[in-house]
Amino acid sequence: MSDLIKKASEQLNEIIMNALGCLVANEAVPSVPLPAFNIEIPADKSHGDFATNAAMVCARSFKMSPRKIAELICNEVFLDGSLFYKYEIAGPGFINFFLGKKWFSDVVTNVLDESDKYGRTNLGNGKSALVEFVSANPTGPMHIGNARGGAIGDCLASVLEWAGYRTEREFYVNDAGNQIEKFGKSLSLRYMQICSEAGTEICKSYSDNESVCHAIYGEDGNSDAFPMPEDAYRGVDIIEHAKNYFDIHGNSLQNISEEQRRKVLVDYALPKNIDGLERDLKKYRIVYDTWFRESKLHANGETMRIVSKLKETGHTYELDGAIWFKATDFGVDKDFVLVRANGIPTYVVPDIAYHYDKLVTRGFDKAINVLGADHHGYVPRLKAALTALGVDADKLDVVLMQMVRLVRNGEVVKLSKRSGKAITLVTLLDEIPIDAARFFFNMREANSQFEFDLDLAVEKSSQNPVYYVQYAHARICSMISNLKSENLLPTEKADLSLLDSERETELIRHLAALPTEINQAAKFYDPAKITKYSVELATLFHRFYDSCSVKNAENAELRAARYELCLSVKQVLENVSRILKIDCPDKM
RNA sequence: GCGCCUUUAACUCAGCUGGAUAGAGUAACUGCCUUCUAAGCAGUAAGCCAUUGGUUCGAGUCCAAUAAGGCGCACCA
Repeated sequence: MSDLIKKASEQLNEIIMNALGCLVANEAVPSVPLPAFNIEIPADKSHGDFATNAAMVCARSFKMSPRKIAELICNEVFLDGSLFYKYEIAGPGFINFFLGKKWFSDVVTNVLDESDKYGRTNLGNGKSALVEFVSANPTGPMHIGNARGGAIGDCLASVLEWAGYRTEREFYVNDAGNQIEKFGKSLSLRYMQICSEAGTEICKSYSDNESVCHAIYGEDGNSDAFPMPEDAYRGVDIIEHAKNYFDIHGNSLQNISEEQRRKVLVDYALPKNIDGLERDLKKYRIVYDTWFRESKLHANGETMRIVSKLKETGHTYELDGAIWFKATDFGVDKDFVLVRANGIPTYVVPDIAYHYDKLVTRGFDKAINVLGADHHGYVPRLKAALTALGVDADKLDVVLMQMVRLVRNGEVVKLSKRSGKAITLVTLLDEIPIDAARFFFNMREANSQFEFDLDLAVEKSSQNPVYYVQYAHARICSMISNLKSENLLPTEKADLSLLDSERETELIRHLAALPTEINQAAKFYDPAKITKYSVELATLFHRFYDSCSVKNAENAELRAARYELCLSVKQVLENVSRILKIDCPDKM
């Protein structure tokens, strides 16, 4: 749980505060409120390991030049016994500080001591966080957007775990409401088509079910022989369900009421779909703590209870027979309908009930939803309703994802939901390795449009960042086994202060940055920081590898030190891979 | 029409909430394997940070306006 960057930065802060305090006490500077200053890590290493702008921010209040103030501060800076060995005044008035050797050896020791826990922080302080992601409609297969949401949500949950939150993963199953009605309607239509004369003909002319289903599907799921209305699901999966039911039970549903037929078919197909979601996501290495069903909210009366509660708050009214929520009272641009004139609540009500359940009933400190950007307008509405219910809506955070564009052969792959020919999660994973999918979807910040290069993801070469990172790990493993077979494995604790070349120190600095990086990723809900970190770590390792031989080090002491450095890099690569849930192969 | 997001190298994107000479990866070009994995490394070239104003010691970063693109604005989910 130690973060040596934080430790150094805090120590430096204290040193500077003390120096400023002395200046004020000695009346070397005017006694005015001190402006806030920063301690930052310069991009350019020749500017030190840390730098402060203290002298510059004080320029105005002290009515002195930044460089003059910097000199005064430096007169009161004492580095004896600190982690730093040197400071200098540079540029417009920065004071740069350089870390001593001990800090660098401490980093390596620290990684090896904390091993598979290195990188964990207590930013979350044990607070509970519920990450809801994917929550795909159970009426059909998952699409490419769900694939992105899955990778981001799952890694975000890992990141939060590592940042000290008690984290749970949840899938919200929309197993009730309008889309289930639509599902039933579509199944029933397809079933009746299969039972029809034309359907029987098709069934006879093909031996396998797949061909039958595709024949009925036709070009766009709406052929002349088997038409489907605009408001029905046309996908092949619907036909498959109907056909499978037909194969088992024949045309027994043909002559019962439409309502009954729909119910039977939904009861048959829905559990299969939900199991399918679970199975496919598991293949994608996503395992949920909870599958929360919308139907539960209806069954226990929670949905209608929410309506009554909102009525009690006085923020509802009736218009044209419907019950409206006065969202405008909470700064939302438009009011919205809670209960339609036909008495059926709109989708928002169970959603409100669901989030009420998360934050109040189950009492999570944070609820985080990973949603497609097309839902952004809905977020303020949900928050408004929660606020009306007395819930602290700031506990709900939404990560919006922009759309994914698939690119193959340099061209955008057109996606059409309606035709049912969209690329599904399953077909994507058939095409590209799981590691690549998980890694690629986490390479970009959620809120940026994302181009997924299918050719690159299957590429087993240097161009593929996943392999680049994994290759670093494999190289270390191979190096270790080489040392072992040549009896060169160091037996004693190394003197890590020997690691002082630029290649070595830049690598160590990056090892030290993991806790900071995890905190940043958790704070901004941005797991892409972790993939970037891992690529950077691999880069620095490859550079080190190229110029600092372990086996052929100048002497045994240096070999031992480098060996330990490699072990720590290996450890960090493994920890990062665990967060991303990608493999760390020993050989490639 | 209103709201949200985006705009940085030829392409895909970073830029640590305002710091020093704006960075990676691809693609292009040049080098480096009798020595721990060349799935690697080093180097060259590539920029009006969309435009215009403002805020201050200092702006890719903050504010305003404009332009282009994406997405929302249902008694659909």
